[in-house]
Amino acid sequence: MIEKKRALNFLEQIIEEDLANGLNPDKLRFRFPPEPNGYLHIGHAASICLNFGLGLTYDAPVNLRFDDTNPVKEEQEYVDAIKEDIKWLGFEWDKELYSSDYFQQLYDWAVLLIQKGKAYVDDQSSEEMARQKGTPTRPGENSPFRDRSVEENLDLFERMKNGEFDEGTHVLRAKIDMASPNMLMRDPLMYRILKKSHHRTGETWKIYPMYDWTHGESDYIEQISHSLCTLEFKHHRELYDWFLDQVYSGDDLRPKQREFARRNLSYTVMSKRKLLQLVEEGLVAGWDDPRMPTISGLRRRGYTPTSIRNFSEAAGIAKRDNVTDLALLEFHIRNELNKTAPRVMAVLDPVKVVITNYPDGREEQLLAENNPEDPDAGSRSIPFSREIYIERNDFREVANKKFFRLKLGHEVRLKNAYIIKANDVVKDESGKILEIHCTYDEDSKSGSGSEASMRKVKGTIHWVSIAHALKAEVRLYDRLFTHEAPDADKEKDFKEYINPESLQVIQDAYLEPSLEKVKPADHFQFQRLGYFNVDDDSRPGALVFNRTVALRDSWARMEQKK
RNA sequence: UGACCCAUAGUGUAACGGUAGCACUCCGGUUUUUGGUACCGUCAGUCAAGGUUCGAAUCCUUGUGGGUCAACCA
Repeated sequence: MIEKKRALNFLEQIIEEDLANGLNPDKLRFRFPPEPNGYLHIGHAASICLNFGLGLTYDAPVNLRFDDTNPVKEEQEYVDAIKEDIKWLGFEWDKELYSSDYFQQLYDWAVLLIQKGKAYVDDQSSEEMARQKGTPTRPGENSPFRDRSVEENLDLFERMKNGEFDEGTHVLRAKIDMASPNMLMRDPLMYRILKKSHHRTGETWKIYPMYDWTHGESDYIEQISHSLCTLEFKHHRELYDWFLDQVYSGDDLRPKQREFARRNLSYTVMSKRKLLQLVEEGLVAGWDDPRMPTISGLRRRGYTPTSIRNFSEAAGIAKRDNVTDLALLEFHIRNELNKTAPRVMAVLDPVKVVITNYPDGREEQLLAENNPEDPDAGSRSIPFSREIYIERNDFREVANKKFFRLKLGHEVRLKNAYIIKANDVVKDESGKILEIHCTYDEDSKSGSGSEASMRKVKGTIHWVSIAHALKAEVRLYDRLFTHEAPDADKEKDFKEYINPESLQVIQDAYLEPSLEKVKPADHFQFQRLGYFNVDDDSRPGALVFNRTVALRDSWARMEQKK
């Protein structure tokens, strides 16, 4: 049992209760059961963190079980991607298992059910069966095949298995209760004929078990103590238990299904179908587009495993529908990167500054701290010269006292360098500023200890030396949707809320030269701008950066309020 | 015209019959060679009405609101 150092979520409370009622802690076992038909997203991450987190908390094994009962939709590619994502999140599964491993056992048990008169073969079409099923408010009626003899059922089921019938001609159904208020109990399908090649069992099987028949029995085979799934499976629990009743021996562990609310995130969609739509319609570049809420998208965007795990922990787990604020995820990545990401200088929207009293041709190396939050991060040198770039929006010809940046006749500190004063601007015919002419205070060099270097100047801005700068591509990402719950409105298509400015590509950003040898997935803070990581598309000499998340920006907020 | 689930600051979650707390967001301030970080502070909540009880966010009833269920998907 866990000592009460933090509040337990309701699932942990259930486990504690089971333990208190005599469940042997060694019997605790969990599982994460994805269907390999798509990529994992942040919602899955919540489930992964929950199940593997319980494993860690209780020192219990957690199986990775691929729920691969539908060969029509499942592929090895997804199996591989899912495994990679879980490993990347930093979790280790006990056993890698597949529902398809249990096809024979499931078949044998189905035969048992037939023998007990609890299952029958139905020859009707799906339409006919749907008609007989009734509605939530009206009971269903029995199938004309419901009372077939055991012998006939056995024979037909075996022939289904042998591939003697076409798809759609026969199914095996559990004989439960066509009048049950729970639609799932109205003689649910256990098997359908599918003459498709399975990614693991190949052509061996012509019939495939349905989810409900498979899931609980798989939990039972694996002796999963707590089978945790999302709320929409609540109604399945009755059937889960019914199927278990048919095979439960009475003297081993009986799995227990419990349900929790899936994790939703604001400003995105989470359904596989909708994510697939975004990919297929080319609205994003792929499953790992940095705007996607997929694990692979978040990874490419620059999110770290720790930030995602901390987010999951902070968001918690409960039974009510929710839309968690994207700001919470952003908080956790900033929080981590603030401590770990080296600071560098990059200018994304350059304007040229000429320091007129700095000798032409001279250059010097200045010392820059790599991370003020990490004393062990050390320092590096950066080149300074007469001509530099600064951000265009860090200069105004005239501005009020609130503008802590460069303006005509006023001083500003160049980060890690000198204090400069703007004297003049050069413009083109249209009035666009081409150059800002400044003078520098030679005695104000950062870290020199001189009186001038200690002067308090209100603003400090970043810069790069033009002669030494690396040119790079920078991709600025923003939320994919403008609405916090894009799929909440049933009248509107979620794609209407796509943010047209979710990606802005800057072809000619300028970086300090220390970044020459960066590798994909390296993280940096571009000072005063945000956290950026090196994209997979990046090559030596053709660097590509993604903005993971911007820094908090109280200046931008002030400006916006005006 | 059913069954089941859910309802606590803007958001997400605690409190398990005994002082409604935490985090994020927002807002204000201090420090700062990042308008970042750190630190301090403010605002803000038990869906409603009854009932049980010395005492109710918690238990009961009713109502209201939201969600789920009628795939040979999982």
